[in-house]
Amino acid sequence: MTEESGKAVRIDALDRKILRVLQRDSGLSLDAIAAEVGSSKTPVWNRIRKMRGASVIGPPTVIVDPVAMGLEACFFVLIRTSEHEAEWQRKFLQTLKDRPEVQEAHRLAGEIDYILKVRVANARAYDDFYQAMIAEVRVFNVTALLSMEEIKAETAIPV
Amino acid sequence: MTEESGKAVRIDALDRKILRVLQRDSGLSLDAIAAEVGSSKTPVWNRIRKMRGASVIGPPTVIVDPVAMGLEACFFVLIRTSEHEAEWQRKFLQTLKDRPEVQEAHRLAGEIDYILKVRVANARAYDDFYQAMIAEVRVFNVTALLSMEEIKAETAIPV
DNA sequence: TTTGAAAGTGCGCGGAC
DNA sequence: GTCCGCGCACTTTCAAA
Repeated sequence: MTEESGKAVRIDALDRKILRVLQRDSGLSLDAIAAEVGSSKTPVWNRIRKMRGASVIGPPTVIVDPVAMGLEACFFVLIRTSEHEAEWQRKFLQTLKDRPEVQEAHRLAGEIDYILKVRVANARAYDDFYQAMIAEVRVFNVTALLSMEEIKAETAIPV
Repeated sequence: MTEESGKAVRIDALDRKILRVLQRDSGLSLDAIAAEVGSSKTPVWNRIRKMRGASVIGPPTVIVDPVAMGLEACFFVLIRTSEHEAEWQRKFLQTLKDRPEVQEAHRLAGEIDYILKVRVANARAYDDFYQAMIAEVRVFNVTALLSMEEIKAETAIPV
């Protein structure tokens, strides 16, 4: 039988060290990781499997430079709505999930209901997105904040 | 001699296919990737090396579930400042880069000068961060938006 | 540019401690 | 639980087309 999945797991200090290394570079060999965290191959490998099974970590991935791919504009979109019915929300969430230019979407506490992070080629492409969105769902107020400079973009979390 | 690094590169349709696969799972074997994009081992490998050399893609990494690590609170912080001297900005940017709880930081166009995405254990931990930040640099106005629900969190960009 | 094959490396899994 | 060592699969290279 394989690993229990989705189970909560205890993460100890060694697990955290391993996660720090993996977040920096998941392409390192088990030996290299083991040396860095002061352990050895098998325990490191078992712990990585354990954390994968518990979905503490996802599959390895690579971060692609958006600018190199021509996505030079980044907007943060603040949304207020007057509609709070379940059906409206379901449709709105589906719209967000279907649109690949929406990199992040959060439902907020307070005056502003939602915030989105949207990555597009240029201002024109953002407007296309905006028009498509308001055509699908009714929103009360939308404010777009244009990023002039990406000061920091960290996928790693402090563990 | 090894690859030219930092050079701008032409990204064609096959490169894009490879990037899509790598963003989903960079742990696949070259054979598996090649099969999926309809090519074969060596060309795929050469293109990956080319894109790594040009920094189109970074090192492989792993996304860690913040909640599993006890980071259950996420804030978007909108900052307005009255200070725009170079020295103030240098210090402010350094503060942001030094703080691991700051996952993203952008300088904005318009009324709001900066937006941060901050991940912490709880509201108390956010206040610690907030107090530490305003102790270091003078800011005019700070609004914190608390995320109630992470609807979407995508590291992959549409290529 | 792609194909195919050859060699070296590292993974993933046995076992013993 | 951690350490050792083997077999196999994989990456990475280098010919040739």
